[in-house]
Amino acid sequence: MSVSKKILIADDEPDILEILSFNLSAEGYEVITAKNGNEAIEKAMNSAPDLIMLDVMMPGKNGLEVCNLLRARPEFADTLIIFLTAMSDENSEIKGLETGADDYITKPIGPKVLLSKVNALFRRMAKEDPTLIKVGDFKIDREKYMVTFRDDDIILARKEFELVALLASKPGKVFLRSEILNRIWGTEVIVGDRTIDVHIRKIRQKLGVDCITTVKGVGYKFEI
Amino acid sequence: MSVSKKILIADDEPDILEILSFNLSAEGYEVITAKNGNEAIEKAMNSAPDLIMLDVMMPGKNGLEVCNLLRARPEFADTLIIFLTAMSDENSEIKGLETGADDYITKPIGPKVLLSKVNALFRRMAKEDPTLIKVGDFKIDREKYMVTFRDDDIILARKEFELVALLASKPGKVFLRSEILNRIWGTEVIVGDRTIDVHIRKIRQKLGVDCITTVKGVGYKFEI
DNA sequence: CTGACCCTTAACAATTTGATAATGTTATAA
DNA sequence: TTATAACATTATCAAATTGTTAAGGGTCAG
Repeated sequence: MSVSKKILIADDEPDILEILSFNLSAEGYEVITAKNGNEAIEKAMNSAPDLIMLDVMMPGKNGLEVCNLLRARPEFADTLIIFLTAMSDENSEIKGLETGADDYITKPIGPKVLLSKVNALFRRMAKEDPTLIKVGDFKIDREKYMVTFRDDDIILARKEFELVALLASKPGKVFLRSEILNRIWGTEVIVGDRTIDVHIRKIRQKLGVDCITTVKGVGYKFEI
Repeated sequence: MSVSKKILIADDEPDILEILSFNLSAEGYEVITAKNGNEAIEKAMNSAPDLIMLDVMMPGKNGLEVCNLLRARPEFADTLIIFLTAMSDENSEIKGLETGADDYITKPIGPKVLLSKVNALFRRMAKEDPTLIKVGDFKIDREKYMVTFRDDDIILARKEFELVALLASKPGKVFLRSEILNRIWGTEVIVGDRTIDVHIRKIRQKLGVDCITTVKGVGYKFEI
């Protein structure tokens, strides 16, 4: 994630709240929770989340009402809203989309499906990454698939390139290992623990400059 | 949008019609609606829309039939056609693409996803190709279907020419294999994995200069 | 009908890549 | 110090990917 995205989850079932929260946090998202409709609105106002997940059935104000109220305000016009619905109730799904939601998720939902849906939504809405990243003497061109260091071309394999591009997309930011795995390998693929290290090593070798810093116990970051 | 694009939407459900219409209008598109297949054809003839969205399941003529009828006319050869399908029915999606649609959308769909899809489709189609491309010592003339290298003519077959023209249209840019397939073969045709390679090989042979670079696991690019 | 050419595919070779195991290194806490 | 967790390094191998060649069917002009 270029910037840590904020996700507000509103559901009256604490279990659901916890599961979703846990999985999304692990992915690197900043999660805020609300136990009912009114709380959701309040927290949405205060924290300006990038994505709001609303349970349709909630005491007090239900998800549809919350969605309507939020959408009425211009500051939430571009906010992504997803409905959480029980599998049985299909009408509410359709209604949800008519109300101005961007997608819906039927409960129960596995963590992988959840993450892939959320990631996909952000990806689709994301303003496309700048094709050219410049960091210090490095130029990273996503379109040309090339890295240059002071006008010298550096040949990187695909995974290596993606890894550099990711780290360099936000110089100084520490990318968690889990975050890297999800962004480059996706949630479906599972690779061993040492895989990232090995790639990092190859990159360090090829770049020749010490610009990738290890933050022990946390992850890696790209620095000049 | 440089010029307001016309979109014709055909669906028998008034709700769907209204939602789509509302969102697309808000984005600045000119929207025309039709409640069934016959009406769709009639309005398509009269208004010459830039994009036609067809519900697959409609009374009278269904979306596939409408698409076939329209595509049979040369004036609709370049018109974008999108199918709207219920999420359940997967076969119709495939059939739709075989029939000559440019994309399909599964209902229900959120407004953001809808808009991003439509915008993306227009963006992709909007890129007008200049007739004459010059790259290094190469000249590529789309009109005359000819490539010259330092005043020497190079005879290329159609597919070869199209491939060169595509790659050379943006020198340095890596074209994904999927991208190449879509732009040269279209979404309807499915060709084997090695087809691109074979063409690339022939081109390399005929050009005699090493100007097409393989980016393994990604695609090809044209470089001087 | 024939030959030339085009497009696609199959089959196999060649190459590159990415993952892992095994082992070494380093920082930190007990 | 010693144990441990976390990362670095290296070599290796299977899998993925592309290159190459030949062959077959299709099309079209003569």
